[in-house]
Amino acid sequence: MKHYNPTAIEEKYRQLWEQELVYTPDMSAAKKPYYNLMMFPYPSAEGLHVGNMYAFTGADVHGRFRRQQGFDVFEPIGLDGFGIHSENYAIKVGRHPAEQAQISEENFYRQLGMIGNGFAWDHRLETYDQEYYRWTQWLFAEMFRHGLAYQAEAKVNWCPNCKTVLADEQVEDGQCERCKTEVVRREMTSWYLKITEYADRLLDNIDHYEWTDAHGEKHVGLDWPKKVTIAQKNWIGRSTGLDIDFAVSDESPAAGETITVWTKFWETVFGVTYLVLAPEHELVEKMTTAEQQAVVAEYLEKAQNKTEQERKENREKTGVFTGSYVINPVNGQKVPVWVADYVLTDVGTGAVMGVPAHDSRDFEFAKKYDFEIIQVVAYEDAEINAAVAQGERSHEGEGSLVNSGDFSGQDAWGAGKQAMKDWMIEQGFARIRTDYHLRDWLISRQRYWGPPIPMVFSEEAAKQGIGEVDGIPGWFAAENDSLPVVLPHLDEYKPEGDGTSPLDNAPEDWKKVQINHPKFQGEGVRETNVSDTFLDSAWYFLRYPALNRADANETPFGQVNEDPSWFPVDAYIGGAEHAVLHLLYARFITMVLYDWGLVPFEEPFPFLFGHGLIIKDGAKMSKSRGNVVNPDEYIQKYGADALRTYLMFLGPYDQGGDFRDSGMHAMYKWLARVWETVKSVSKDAKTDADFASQLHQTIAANTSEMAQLKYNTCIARLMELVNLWREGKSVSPEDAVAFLQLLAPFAPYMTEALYQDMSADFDIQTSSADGFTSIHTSAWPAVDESKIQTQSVVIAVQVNGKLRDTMTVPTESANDKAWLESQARELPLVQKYLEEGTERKVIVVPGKIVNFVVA
RNA sequence: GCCGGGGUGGCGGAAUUGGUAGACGCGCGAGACUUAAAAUCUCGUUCCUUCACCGGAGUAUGGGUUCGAUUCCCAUCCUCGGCACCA
Repeated sequence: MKHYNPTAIEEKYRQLWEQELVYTPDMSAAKKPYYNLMMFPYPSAEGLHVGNMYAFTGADVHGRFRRQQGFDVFEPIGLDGFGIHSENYAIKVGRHPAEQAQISEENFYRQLGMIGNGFAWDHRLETYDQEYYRWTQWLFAEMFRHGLAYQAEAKVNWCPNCKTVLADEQVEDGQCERCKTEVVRREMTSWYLKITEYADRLLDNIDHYEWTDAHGEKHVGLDWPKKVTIAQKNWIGRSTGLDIDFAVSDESPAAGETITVWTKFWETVFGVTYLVLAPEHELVEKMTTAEQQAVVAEYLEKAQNKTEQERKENREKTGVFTGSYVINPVNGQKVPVWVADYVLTDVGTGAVMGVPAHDSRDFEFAKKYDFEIIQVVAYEDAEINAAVAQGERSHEGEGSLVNSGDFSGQDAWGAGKQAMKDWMIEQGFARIRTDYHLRDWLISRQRYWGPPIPMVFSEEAAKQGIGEVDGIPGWFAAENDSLPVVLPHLDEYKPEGDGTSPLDNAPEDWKKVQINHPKFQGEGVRETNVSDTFLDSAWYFLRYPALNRADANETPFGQVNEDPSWFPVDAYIGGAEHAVLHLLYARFITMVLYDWGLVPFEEPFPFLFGHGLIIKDGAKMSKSRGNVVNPDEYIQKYGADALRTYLMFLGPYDQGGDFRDSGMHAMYKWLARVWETVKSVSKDAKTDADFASQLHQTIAANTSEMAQLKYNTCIARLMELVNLWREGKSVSPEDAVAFLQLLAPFAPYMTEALYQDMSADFDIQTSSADGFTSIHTSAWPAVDESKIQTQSVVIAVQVNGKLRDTMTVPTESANDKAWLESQARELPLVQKYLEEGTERKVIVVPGKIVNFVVA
């Protein structure tokens, strides 16, 4: 083919690659297995958008680079097609989710085929496939049997639009992560997974996990983007404080009870002038005196009806007096107990000690309701100290204790804090306790399109106090051989919004089950909630290698404990928006499986790369803005290679960038130019020395930067090389091939076509036995140091640090300081300055610069 | 409020451990080819001054360290992202 014609070559090589199994590693005999994984898409729209393509291309470029480096790269793809996003889309277009899934599946795979990724096509999975979700259900059942799944009635986040409950992680800014609807609090019974039991390990592994990468290099701590690890650390939110007991005073109706507060700032305990309980605190009712009954009841009612939004918007603190008092254990002071909704049940103990002098919220509350303000830390800054002393402001900071009994005079954050802690613990009214922000994972969804939670409930067994797991009467998990619990086809699948589940309308023969457990035999009814989509995706990477194995139906995972092992995932590439969702859940599930002895590693993704976001014309892509880029159009017009290369060029891969049609078009032109240039190579050509030099410098630089996924500069360097080439340099077919090999990860189709043509024209390639060797399995070029020209070096000549001239010197002289100085001195542009001023000093950096310091 | 990225030409973005700022690309300008346009090719393109050379300024702002700072330190401003009444 004479001219670059992407349409023709892309179709041809897509078929040939598939036929020749170029991207299908031998799963059971690979010598250097490399699991290159990208976050699988959820089909919740017409098709892939350019953001997906950006993610997948960058991941694929990495896989191709590793493949050329000799690794057996396994790059699977699938669809996260179960779940609320796909269901909502189906509702929107008015199709049944199962029907829409088939349509989406076909379309997504068609598009995924076009983008030129080296996918292992025979290892596809879809989370709604029964062969997949039977194992999702198995996982839930096993978690139940191991005491890691439980049911509880609690205030939960309810999305009125999606008509289901959500996990804490799926609430952003008080809004539903999917549909941005205001979330409301609602009391419901739901299933939870005990992720909190793993809080410490999830946190500690981030910095301390020991692992070895595919190159045999040892690492301590996850190799993850910093922002993602910080987000996880904050989300887990471990902090150590003190539980301090305040006894309820004798006059109170709750006399004899104790209220425990949790605080990190126990050194201010002598400054406590009141206590506040969260409205949901268990002792609120008991603490309320007869006179305060009406006021408190009204307040609780109001607090309960506040939405998240109202709580956010109206930050002014309100509260009411319970009528009761408690005794401050450190000094015997009697302090009033109030109820206020600025205290949250989920944090600490749901009860807070009020220290208005040293906490801004307490200060605000104290000013409003006129509590005493006692300074217990004195500050060096006189102005601040005076203001705090006069009750004009609060302050938190290092200082010395005052008004604090025997501790007065000591450091507030040093020895004094330590001593006070020891004393309180010794006295028996305080204990060290670690508090976490992380809550258990709420997994129930009152929706249709998901795996039914594989649980069966028997009223009869519950009455008798019998359950499969002690302490959870009435509940039995589906036996392994009865899985999957198939999601029945329902014509009426839409959520009701009243807290019931669409599966409540399933046929009786689906709902009624015979329980056949050693502990209990009899009738039961199925749980009708389905599980959260994020459970589907929390383990999918473990399933890919198992597909196509003879034992795929007997075991959820493949080659976890076998040789070669494809685990853990060598490179995981995806968006950072999953920091506290998918990436946390997947770690949790993997740790659980590790504890059960089913996988030999605790961390699924030791290396994670977070790609940036593609925007269009300076703004985030959205339908309402009308700036959504559909990759299909561009592939049709310019070919997948041009789109891929352009996407990788428009900015650093971890930062994303701005998509522009003009840049897209320019990249197409560049590839066409590359085509012409490579085609112009003649058989007997020898490579000019300066081109060879730059080629090998490019190989060296790109080998290092490809490994760091710095794609934009790699492409820039290839452009420079082509620019030099087009100045009329002579290039040998072998060196032209080396160039193509460097470009191959970005433009797989075009480089393959040129490589095959050159192979035929010049016979420069050793054919494999079956007659086809792809450029993508050819070796990444090696650097030949001897080709890099080092005869001369350019030395910068400065006067007072300002560049005045440069000189080209032979390399062997570049380290001769005295010679460099004398040469520089001869330069007319330098002499001018030397004559004008007084020379003070000369700095010579061998091989770099000569700098004259002149007064 | 706290934590984390960032602020470099008209634009997207380059610059090993402090050592020639602006690679590469877009856009723009001029030219070649063409009856003309498109496409393609060539040259130029940080700003100011200049016919040109030379020169001056310049990496958000102000200061500091240094022979030399986009890079290190201090302060300030702006911006994007995460978390947030976390006791």
